[in-house]
Order: sequence, then structure tokens, then C-alpha cells
Amino acid sequence: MKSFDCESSSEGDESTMHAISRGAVEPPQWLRSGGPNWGWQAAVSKTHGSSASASGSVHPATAALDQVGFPQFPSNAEENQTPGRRTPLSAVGLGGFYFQGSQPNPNIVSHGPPSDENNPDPGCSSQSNRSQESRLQNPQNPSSSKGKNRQGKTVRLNINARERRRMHDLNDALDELRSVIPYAHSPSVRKLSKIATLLLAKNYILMQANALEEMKRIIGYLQGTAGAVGAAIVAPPGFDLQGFPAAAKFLQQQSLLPPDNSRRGDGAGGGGTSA
DNA sequence: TAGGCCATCTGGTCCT
DNA sequence: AGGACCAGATGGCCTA
Repeated sequence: MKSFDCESSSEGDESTMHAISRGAVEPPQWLRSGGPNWGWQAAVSKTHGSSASASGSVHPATAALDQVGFPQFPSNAEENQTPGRRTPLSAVGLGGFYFQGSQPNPNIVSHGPPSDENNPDPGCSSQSNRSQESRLQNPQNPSSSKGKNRQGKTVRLNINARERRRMHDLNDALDELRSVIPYAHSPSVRKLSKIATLLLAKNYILMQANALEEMKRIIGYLQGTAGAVGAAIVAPPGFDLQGFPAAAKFLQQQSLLPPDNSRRGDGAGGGGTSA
């Protein structure tokens, strides 16, 4: 169905999609240089690589997400979901998300400022507009309710514009989500589909939660070990927390590090965080 | 050409 | 009443 108010989707969205793909966001260092392998690279290569094999009728991205061995965590998110109406944004503190007119992420291609969509361009020609007009007019009583039809048409156009803007905001949020998900953001790589973005994001969150739990266990173990021998944990030579203030603070809070360890950039390691 | 993905329109429901 | 949200329908574009 053609757009009624001169905001045809095809051209604009196509350019948007290509622009987003070109807006390369390199994958994180840990992903590029053999960090913890949680299956992301496999997922990405399967999803977007040239070797992405079509798996039947399923989209390659989605199929790859299903095939990849992501850590499977018990997910009660869906189970706790009540059927029917979704949680409104205001309920999660995002009530003011719309109409802010800001683009926090410069990588995100904006659809432009809300182009006065509530006032559909009267000069916007055309066939699609005329077809809409004809569609919105009541064929039963064309003369008596002309003014009402016109008003109804305006209302309908306003509703369409709001819905369009809502979907644009949703897509912008998805773009922001894509920009922080570690996957190949190279120009030669196809943009993640919406469902793939959501599934990857979900697994990424679960992965991070798992890593955090593991880190806590390690710290707890180290803490117990240090207590057993009655000595403080000494950071090994070359170990520098200057680049990790949060970690340093956390370790200080856990009494695992002397207060000045986080400022040891000039110390044993000589400033390098690693080899 | 079929299937996947997407944007848009549209009518309904719910909330403020 | 107006707006947000949702889901179905429809048509276009792209890829295998």
C-alpha cells in the first residue's frame, strides 16, 4: 500500500539502511582479539558472513541464532509476561522517550526531525494523496458529510503520522541497540534484522550476567584465599587498573587492593594494561 | 520466483 | 477525547 502523505518508505528507508550499514562501528576489542568466546563470533559469521547458509525458510540470522550455542539461561522474562497489553513506557521510566527530538548516538541515522507530520503537506501531490482521499471519503453520503469527512481524514492522517513516528522511534531505538551489540558492523555485513537484534541483545545480556557472576565467584575465591594466608592480594607486575576505575573501586570496596592501586599507572606495569 | 524483511495504513483496545 | 499501543493486512524491495 502506498503511503498517503508523501512519506514513501522505500527510498528513505533504503538510504537509511545503507547509511547505517556504512556507519561502521567496530566490534569491541575483546571480540576482535580472542576474548572470551561466547559464540558471538560464530553467530556473527554465521549470521552475516558470506558463508551464511540459508536454512530453509528461516532467515539466516534467526537460524544462526538458533543454531549457535549461546549459553542457555533460564529465562523467566517471557513466563512472567502477562498476555495482552504490553507494559507502557511510562511504567519503566521511559515515558518521555518520544518527542524529545534528540539523537544521542551520532551513528544513528536520523529520519530527520519530526517533519510536521501532524500537518501533512498539502502540496504533496499526488496520486497517493488523492487515492487516500477517495478512500477516506464515505461513498454512502458524499455531499452531506463532506466537512466531517475532511475532518475525519485529517484525524486519520494525524493518527497515521503518529504511528509512523512511533515506529521510527522504535527503529531508532533498535538502531541504538544494534550499535552496542558486538557483532560485525562492517559495510559488507548486512544489518541485523529486528528479531535478530532482539535475540542477540537478549543473549548478550545473559552472557554479561553470567560473566559477572563468574567474576564474583573468582573474587570471592581470591578473597577467601587471601584471608587464609593472612596477606593482602598483591597485583602482579604489569597489572594496571588505571583503565578500569570501576573495577579498582570495586576491589577497593572489597578490600582486595590498597587504596592507591588504581593509580598505579606509573608503577610496576609502566602504564600498559597488558602485553 | 518464493520467502524474508520492512514500512505503512488501519481499526481496535486501553489509559490518562 | 486524544494519545499510546497493538496486531493484521498490504505492498515493495532484496536475496537465494
